[in-house]
Amino acid sequence: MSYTSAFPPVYVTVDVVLLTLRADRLHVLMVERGSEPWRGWLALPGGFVRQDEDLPEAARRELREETGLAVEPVHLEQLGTFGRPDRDPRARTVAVAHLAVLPALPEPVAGTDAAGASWQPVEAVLDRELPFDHHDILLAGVERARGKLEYTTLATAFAGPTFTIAELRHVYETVWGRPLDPGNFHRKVVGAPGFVERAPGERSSGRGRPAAVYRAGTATLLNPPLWRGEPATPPSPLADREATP
Amino acid sequence: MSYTSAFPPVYVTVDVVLLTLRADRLHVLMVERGSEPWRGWLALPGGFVRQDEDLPEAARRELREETGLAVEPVHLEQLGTFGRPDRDPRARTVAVAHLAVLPALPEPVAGTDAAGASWQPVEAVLDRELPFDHHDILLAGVERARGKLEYTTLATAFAGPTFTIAELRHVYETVWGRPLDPGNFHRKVVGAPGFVERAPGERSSGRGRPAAVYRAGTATLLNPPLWRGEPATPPSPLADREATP
DNA sequence: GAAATAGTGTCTCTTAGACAATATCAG
DNA sequence: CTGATATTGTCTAAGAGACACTATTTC
Repeated sequence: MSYTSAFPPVYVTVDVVLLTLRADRLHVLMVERGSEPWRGWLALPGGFVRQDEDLPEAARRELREETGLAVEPVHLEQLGTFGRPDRDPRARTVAVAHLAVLPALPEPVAGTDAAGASWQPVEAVLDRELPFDHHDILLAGVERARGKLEYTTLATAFAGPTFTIAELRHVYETVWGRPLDPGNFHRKVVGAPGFVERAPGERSSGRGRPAAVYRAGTATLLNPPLWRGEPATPPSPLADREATP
Repeated sequence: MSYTSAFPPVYVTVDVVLLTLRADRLHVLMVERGSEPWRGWLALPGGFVRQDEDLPEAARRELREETGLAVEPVHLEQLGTFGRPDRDPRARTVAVAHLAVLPALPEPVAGTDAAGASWQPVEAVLDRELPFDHHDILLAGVERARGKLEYTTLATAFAGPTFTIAELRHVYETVWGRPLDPGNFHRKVVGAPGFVERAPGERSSGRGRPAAVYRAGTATLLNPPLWRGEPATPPSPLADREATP
């Protein structure tokens, strides 16, 4: 193995599936492409890796640049690398896809770069055609998130810095698209060591008894998982299981 | 985003962690590097991706070329992509690491390319210094394999085309480094839908009652998993959980 | 008080793991 | 028969999920 022209260089990009919860639905951050091919189409944010940049670093930078997001994602992990030779008509490219998760932001995103960035409902986006292999990547991201709720504390990344148990349950119910028993959920979450810890104060959702406030604990892996197989209920359009603690 | 010199191309390699079981120990296929840097060191097999090659395809080709293996790996999945800017002193490279699993081969490998390929015990290799970030990659591969035994049928990839339940149990015991209860294991494996199916015949290990022969079933995910948390026994040097069905 | 949500108790059924009991083979 | 391994049974404790019940708030 040597660095001759026999081994053509490749353009390496970093693409990001940034998920969040808005209005009780799972949303993904999309940008409108400003150049050919696929000009004008909604696409996942991403761009080329720079010479002296690590992969996660590049992912964070792209999120900042292309979406004008000031906040750092609470969760960022590598999703997988997509390199079909025909994925980009212009040149041989390899995309290192990442999954990022953020709590719901008060306001839509102010795009600073190219065309603007916007939050889109995941289900709607998955129903469309997407540029390149972004459909595969988005699907992988959503499935990864769905799977990791089960056996990691990823759900807290969707919630704000503090949250009630009901809010956390809402995360699960929204991402999984299935209602959970409030009583059993409460007991399990509070009982799972390191998942959540009490924060001072209480919070009321308007009606009903105010709930205790929690923040994310130090654990990252849930052992045993919250739920293993789904307890025979409605089927979700996507499923399966992925990981990386 | 455009293809100008502002975005320098990168050399993309595919590296493979090929695991197998030999003599009751987990082994990994290593090659001896024939060129600088790290000439003469044991390294993971791998090489540059070609222009019109998909990633898994490249991984398979590298295994063939660099190790002279005639057989296709029973299991091949992407492990992750390693791209620290300083991982290769010669140029910016990004390595797409793969995990492959093969049943024990009757004979050591006949290297055809470069220096020779050889099976090395994983524990021993992890105790050494390795070229580039191959230590990280190997570690990720072993942890992924350990984790996936729990909730996928990966173990059958370590066994031959047919196997007894005890042989399959040996896979778990060796990879996890911990003894399992034969009775409970038998019941669970046979009871897990799609994990294994009867093959004709019986097989004797010399002593004792001959065992029924099985082959891999059609399932790929085990739901529920064989074991969740470890039942409080000796700690293994590596742990954690990874995935991709 | 009525309605709503938070949090706790209780019950039943399944499963995990420990370990005992058979079954079937080689000397 | 003895020893070894395969396979099946049995027992006990823990956990899951269903669901009833209490607590605390708004209207």
